[in-house]
Amino acid sequence: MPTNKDLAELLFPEVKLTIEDLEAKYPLRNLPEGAEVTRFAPSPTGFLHTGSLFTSMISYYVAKHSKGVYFFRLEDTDTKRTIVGSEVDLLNQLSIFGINADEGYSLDGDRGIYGPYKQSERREIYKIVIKELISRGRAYPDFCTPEDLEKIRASQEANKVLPGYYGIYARDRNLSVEERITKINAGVPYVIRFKSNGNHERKTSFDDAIRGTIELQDNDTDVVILKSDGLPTYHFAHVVDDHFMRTTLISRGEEWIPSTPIHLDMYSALGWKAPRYAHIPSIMKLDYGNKRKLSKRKDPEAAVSYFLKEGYPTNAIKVYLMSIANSNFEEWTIQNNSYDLDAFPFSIERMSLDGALFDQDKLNYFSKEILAKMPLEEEFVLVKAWAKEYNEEFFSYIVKDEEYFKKILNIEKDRPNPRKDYAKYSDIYPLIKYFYKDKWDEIFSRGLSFKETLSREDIVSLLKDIKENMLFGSDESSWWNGFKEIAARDGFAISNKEYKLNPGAFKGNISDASEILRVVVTGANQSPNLHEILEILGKEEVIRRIDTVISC
RNA sequence: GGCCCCAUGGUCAAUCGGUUAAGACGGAACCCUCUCAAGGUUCAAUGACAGGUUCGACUCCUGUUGGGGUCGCCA
Repeated sequence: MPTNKDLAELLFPEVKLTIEDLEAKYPLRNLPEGAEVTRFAPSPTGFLHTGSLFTSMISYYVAKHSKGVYFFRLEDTDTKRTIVGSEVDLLNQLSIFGINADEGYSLDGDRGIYGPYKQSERREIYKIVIKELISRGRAYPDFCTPEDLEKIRASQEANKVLPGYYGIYARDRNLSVEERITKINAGVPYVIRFKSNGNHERKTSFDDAIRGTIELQDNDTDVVILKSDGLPTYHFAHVVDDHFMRTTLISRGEEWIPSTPIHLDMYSALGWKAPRYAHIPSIMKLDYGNKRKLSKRKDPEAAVSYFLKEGYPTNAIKVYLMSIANSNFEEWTIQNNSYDLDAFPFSIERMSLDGALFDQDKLNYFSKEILAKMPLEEEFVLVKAWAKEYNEEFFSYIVKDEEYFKKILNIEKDRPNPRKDYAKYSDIYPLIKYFYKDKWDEIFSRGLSFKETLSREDIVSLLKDIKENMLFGSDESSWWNGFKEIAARDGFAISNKEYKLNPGAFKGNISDASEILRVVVTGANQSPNLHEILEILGKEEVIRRIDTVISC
């Protein structure tokens, strides 16, 4: 009578090692008390998702603050969905955000002794565990075709019972070893399923690091652990990898809560201690009045690349995400006058339990704060790098005269309450184009629009006076006083009070006079501090612009 | 549909049985002001519902409702 051991040997004759060997190969980590081993384990199926960045940040900071280890594992077991090369984008984007792993899969190969860190290279390990599971009767080959499974499902639906491969519906779970061997020798295709001893009527519970005790129905499904392509499923790979990589805390999306009993079932079948789980709430979005998970397909902001392209400082994005993760973070930033995430005592217990709606306004707010307070040189480097990648024209103007661009960037920056015009790098260029001669010419050729109450003659005569008499190279208050004199001479009221008292006596208010200059110089009726703009442009260019307007 | 998770202003939320129910974003108003961006001051806006437990409930329990998730040889 052949035994399960014979079956295992038939299936995996090449496998000689045992689980014990693996235990020895991957020793327990020698870490201080309380240190957490966490990981980020994405599939190479596209660019980094905003929710993934969120989860990876949490894992990263938990490990960092507990003096533990944060590692990166590539879960490339779904060959159909894999996008070749996307792990490069994933890793690059993570590194742009400074979420660098202590060990794991990287572009320069594996770092660390718990590898390989790429699941497709861990086939041997999975086989060792599966072979042992089969000899112990806790896993078995299942010969159902997709059509067979469909039939089972259809009958379950017809009978209104729970769909799935369990109990009496697990067609092949009670096949005799002989029958299995016969089929295998006949070349019938198969998958390997885990044989669950669970009882659906009973409950299992576990202690979630964020949510506390969660009670679920016990798993009784014989899940597939090895697919017909020889690669493991997530359920199995997770259990094996996180056991042998000695992970202590699994942080993953809350969509995994319902399948946790499967994982617990396997841990217990293998006699392993399960790690703790932290199920992270999803980031949501409001869609026609309904909350739903950010979707990569529908929402541009679901991909981290969107924010990079828009030119948000990476720190702003992290700060926003941290404000969702720990709501006391915002108060902390105010109290400490700092956006230094490394210094913030992040706590996983403090995480809120429901999914936050993605709030672009709040992101913009943080981003403006961060950009406004960023030192000029630092901002310059970042803007330049962004422009190089995403806005060629902008970049060409920056490099033409870097010092000139720095002056523009520095407008009203070096003061206690700096300007907050820009939430992202892409906001900059449209607002500063007029500083460049040929761009101003373009603006001018499209026509300037002055206030309707002012006549062409009034405008021209004021401009002529400005051209002749306005101060350059002086401090702001002297310039302003001089400007007021000019305006007064040309029939403008130099104070609001004066104007309101007798509007008929004036061509306009001082604000109208300065608006004329502003429109001429910038092409717009709104701009930052005029004095700074005039000084940056220089006398020659300002007069050129005035002349162009006068003579048109 | 079964099972699970969640529930304080428009958004993010504090409170861990006793508060006039914080704070931030966003909104509104006013002040400042050569426009704008800021800044300052002020305002509006929250415990889903119904039962319990308790001297006392936003807080604990039960149910309802609502929202989300999950039920694959995808992760």
